[in-house]
Amino acid sequence: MHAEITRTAMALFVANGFDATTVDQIAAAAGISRRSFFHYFGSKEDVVLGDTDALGETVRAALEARPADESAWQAIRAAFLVLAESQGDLTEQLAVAHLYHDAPSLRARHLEKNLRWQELLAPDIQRRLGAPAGAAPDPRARAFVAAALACLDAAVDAWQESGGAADPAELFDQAVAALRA
Amino acid sequence: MHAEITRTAMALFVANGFDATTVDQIAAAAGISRRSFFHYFGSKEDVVLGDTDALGETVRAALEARPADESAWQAIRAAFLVLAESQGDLTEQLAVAHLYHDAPSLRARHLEKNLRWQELLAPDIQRRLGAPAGAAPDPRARAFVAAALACLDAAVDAWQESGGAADPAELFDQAVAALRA
DNA sequence: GCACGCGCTTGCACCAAGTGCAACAAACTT
DNA sequence: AAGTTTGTTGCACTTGGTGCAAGCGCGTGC
Repeated sequence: MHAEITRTAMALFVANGFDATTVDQIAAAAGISRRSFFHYFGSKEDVVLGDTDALGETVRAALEARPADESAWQAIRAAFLVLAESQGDLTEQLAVAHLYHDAPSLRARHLEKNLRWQELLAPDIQRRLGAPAGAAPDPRARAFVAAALACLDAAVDAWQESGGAADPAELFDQAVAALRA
Repeated sequence: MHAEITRTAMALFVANGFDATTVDQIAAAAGISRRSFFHYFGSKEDVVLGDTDALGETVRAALEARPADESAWQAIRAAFLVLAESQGDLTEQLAVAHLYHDAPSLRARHLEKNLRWQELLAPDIQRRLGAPAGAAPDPRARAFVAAALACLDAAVDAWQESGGAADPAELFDQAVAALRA
């Protein structure tokens, strides 16, 4: 059911745009009531964003599984690679990335997701930056994770604009190199 | 009038919280109609965020006024310093920063503001990263600006949590150093 | 077979943000 | 004095989102 609604909604989104598609239209097209839609999804944006909390946990687990002596950049790069694997359909991902361009509310939710990921990943990064275990939250770790996510977003964006031709990992590395030069 | 509404609304926000304060309450407290509120502000969030576009233009102007041979990090650091001057009341700034913590919609708008700033500042940074004038938009410049804004946000956040005691510029430098180490 | 409980679905009423439109009043111009 | 602008307002409407309670199918125990 969840998947069925998602499929129906995504078709409408790419056809009419995200903002121009109302929840009533989605519900009607999926053959359910408007109320039931909100039973499955907390908001319209959730259809596109999926379960970002679970994905964030996956990234966190991947990050913490990296060797303890690995540098922060190396570790977070490796952790981000699990995202490439977990994203299934390539053309669908391109469609999602395209929706972001003209849907402010969608971008906003995506950025909020990034904020939650920040809090999730910051503790491990803080350790890798040399802080003792159990130290107070350090703004430098937050800034680091936010910057890494910014590089990731820029890489994904450029990958989408290349139509899937460019290598996301390489784009990410280039972005990171620009910061550190 | 603009300022009058802002004062009234901010008082309600700090008293009841941002989400719990309705536009009707603000309008009633300010002695105007609900419709007139939306004549002055496009949204409830705009009351708190102020005119971010104008502020972004100020930063852009400051950035482009820096010497052409200055490095990207040096130039953007200097440009951000004009923000510290343009923010007037210190205690009010602390109150605003506090509102962010429990108002998701507010955070989201703030992040959208950052996105617009990204587009505003990226061209100049791209030049400073070595791209020829008139080149196609480079994701590295976008990533760079986003990372710089992340450092800025982290610095402001840490400054707010210190109660205004810490030096924002120093916090910013520390965040940048963590990225580049 | 039948009542009972459980979970999913739905309709309904409601709230709050935001927009478009037209009316209205006061001030200002010619 | 007539006309024009400008600010303000009321009203109706759209959309996202929530709370509540009724209904409905369905399997279980008696």
